[in-house]
Order: sequence, then C-alpha cells, then structure tokens
Amino acid sequence: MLASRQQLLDAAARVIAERGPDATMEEIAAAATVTKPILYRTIGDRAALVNALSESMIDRITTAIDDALTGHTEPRAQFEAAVRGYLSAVDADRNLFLFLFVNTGRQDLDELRRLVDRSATLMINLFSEAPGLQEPAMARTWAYSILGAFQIVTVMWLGSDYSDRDTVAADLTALLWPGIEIAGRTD
Amino acid sequence: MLASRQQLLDAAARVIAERGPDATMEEIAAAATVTKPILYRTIGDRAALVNALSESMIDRITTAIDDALTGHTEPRAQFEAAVRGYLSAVDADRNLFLFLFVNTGRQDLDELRRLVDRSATLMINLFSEAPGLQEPAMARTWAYSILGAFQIVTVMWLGSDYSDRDTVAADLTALLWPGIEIAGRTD
DNA sequence: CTACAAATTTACCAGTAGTAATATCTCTTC
DNA sequence: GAAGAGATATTACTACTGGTAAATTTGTAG
Repeated sequence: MLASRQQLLDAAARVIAERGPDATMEEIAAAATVTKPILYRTIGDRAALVNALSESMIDRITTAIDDALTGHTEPRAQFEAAVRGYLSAVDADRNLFLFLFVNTGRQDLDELRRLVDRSATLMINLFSEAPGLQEPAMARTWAYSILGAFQIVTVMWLGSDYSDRDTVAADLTALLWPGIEIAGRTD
Repeated sequence: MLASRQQLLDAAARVIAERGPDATMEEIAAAATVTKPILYRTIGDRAALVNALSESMIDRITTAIDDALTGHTEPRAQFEAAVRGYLSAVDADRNLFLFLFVNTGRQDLDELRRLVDRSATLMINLFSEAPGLQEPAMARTWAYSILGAFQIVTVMWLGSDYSDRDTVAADLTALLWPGIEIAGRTD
C-alpha cells in the first residue's frame, strides 16, 4: 500500500472516530490496510502517534480559538468566545480527544509533561501581553491550570453532557476571567 | 500470611512510595508477601485498588485543607493556605499521587469519571456557601476546573520543581480566587 | 486414619506494544 | 530475458501485565 505518513494519520483519526478511543495499534494499522511494522516504521511508537495526532488537534483548536477572537473586541467576550471555540473543536472530534486524553495518561510521565509543555507554551504566548504575567513561573502555572481545567471539564462534559456548551463556556469564563483580567490591568 | 485489607493497602502504599508509580499488581502483592489471587480476592481489581488508595489520599488532603482553613480568617488567605495544604499533602506522597494519576488515566473513562465526581462532590460542599454558586451546573464546572487545574499543575510541578511550593500556591490563588470571590459576594 | 472442605499457590490465558526473522518484490546488470 | 542484490512488506514471535482457573496444600470432622 501507499502508506504515506499523512495517510496513516488520517486512517488513525478515522478509526478512532468510528470505533472509539480504545483503538489498538493493530486496528489502526488495519484501518490503513497496512501491517504493524509499517505503521511503526512510518509513524514511530504509540507515543509518537499520540504526538502527531495531538499536533493536528492542537492546530484545529488554535484555529477555532483564533476565529473566535477575531469575532469580538471586548476582552472578556473574546475569552468566552475562545472557550466556546475550544469546546466546539473538541466536540467535533470527541473520540479523538478522548483517545489523546487516555493515551497521554498511559505513556510515561516525561512524555506527558513534554506534551503539556508544548500546549502550555502556546498559551503563554497567547497571554504574553498581560503586564501582570511577566513572571515566567506564574505564566507557566496559569497555563498548566487552564489546560488542566479545560481537560477535566471537557472529559466530564463529554461523558454526560450535564450542561450545554455555551453554559460550560460561560461558567469557565466566570471562574477564570476575573483573575486574568486583573493580571492584564496596566497599573 | 495475615493479609488483612488494611495491611495490603499499606504494603501497596509502601511499595509505590519506594519503587515509584509504575508498580505492578504482582509487585504490590509481593511487597505484602502475598500472592496475586489473594490480593485480588481481598482488594478487588486494579480499579478497586486505585479507589481505595485514592480514598486515603483524599482523606489526607482533606485534613491538610481543614487544618489550613482553621489557621486563617480572611477568605483569600484561607484559600491560599488550603492550596498550600493540598500541595504539602501531595508532596509528602509524591509517588502515590503519581500512581493514582497514571492509573486513573489507565482505567476506563467511566471509572475515572466516577472518581472525579467523588472529589468534585467534596469540593462542591466546600463552597456551597457562595451565593453565586447556587446553579448546580456551574458548581460542577467549577469543581471540575479546580480539580483539573490542581492535578496538572501538581504533575508538572512534581516533575521539575520549576517553582517553590508557596509560589505555586500564590499563583494558583491569583488565578482562581478572583472568580470565586466574585461569586461569594452577597449582592 | 480417612475423607472432605477451605484456603493458597501454581500455572495458565488473553490482550497488546513492539520487533526479529522470513518471504516477496523490484530494479539493475549481464 | 535471467540472475542476483537490495529494499520492502508480512508473518511470527517475544515480553509484559492484568486477571483467573485449576491444582495443591492445609486444616477439620467423623
């Protein structure tokens, strides 16, 4: 088979979307009509697969957030729209999100920390304008916090839909925005 | 061997503390000088072990938070002290915390959600006095957020000690407290 | 002492990540 | 067109772990 890297990743995303977040490497290879050693040679091990799929998920989330930001001017509305954008992006690929969640937890902790740090760096860039966030350590803690909050809320929300998406976004904003807003003041 | 339930749990905690968060069921059984079937008969499967160990960890954290709360009167200082208490409790059992973190991620999602909901319920009770939190859905989202934030921050902090404990507590408070404080206003 | 019941250990199964060894195909060279 | 070298794919395997069935020991009653 052809088996370009991108085709394998597409097949992986497809089988995860269809069969759920418990897909095995064998199933993913089969979905691409390819055998396991080819998958391993082309993509790498499971951690590498998770990394690659995370990348595309992060891209989609980033795009969704950017779109949300451009639609509003008032900062708090921007933030809330960004949260909605995040939830929409995740909602569009529920199983992929859950696959990444489950599997980052499965691999060893250092790999997980690298992944978190990659996302955290993106977020730190996002709010690098806030004067109160010039302490790098504080920016890190805030980025980790927001990532963790989003992650767990999303997992629980996907599990039971206990609240509609806009409400979840509003509630997250109500918790997080005041702290961020204070840090952004120029005084 | 004697193999009371509590002895098995103690042995598990011991071997996890010593050997790290990657302990297998076999190792845990061996540490209690017991064979696997006995471990399974007495404790249950891995999920049950995680539940049991979580319970004791949650107890210790709750105690640490309560202690912290009684030492302060001003609400924000209470909150920050509670965060410090949480971090202290986790820090005292780093490997156990990481074991629980890794293994809740490993088991199936519904089990994880039950565990999160147990902790969330505790937290919802904690801030049930806030007038702005009478919306149950909002309280849930906030509890999930705070749990997620604490969890990821702690994992990252244990990994690299990028900031000292009091600073992490202060930074978490700076992010989360303003939102909570606003919800607590009686107006 | 014998037969039976309860508890324990050994030995095993199932599933999955990852890889070594084997087979196949293709392309070059005579 | 045939033969062989090198690349490429497939099969078959190992290692490890969670979990359990079957075998074995130990204790107890008649």
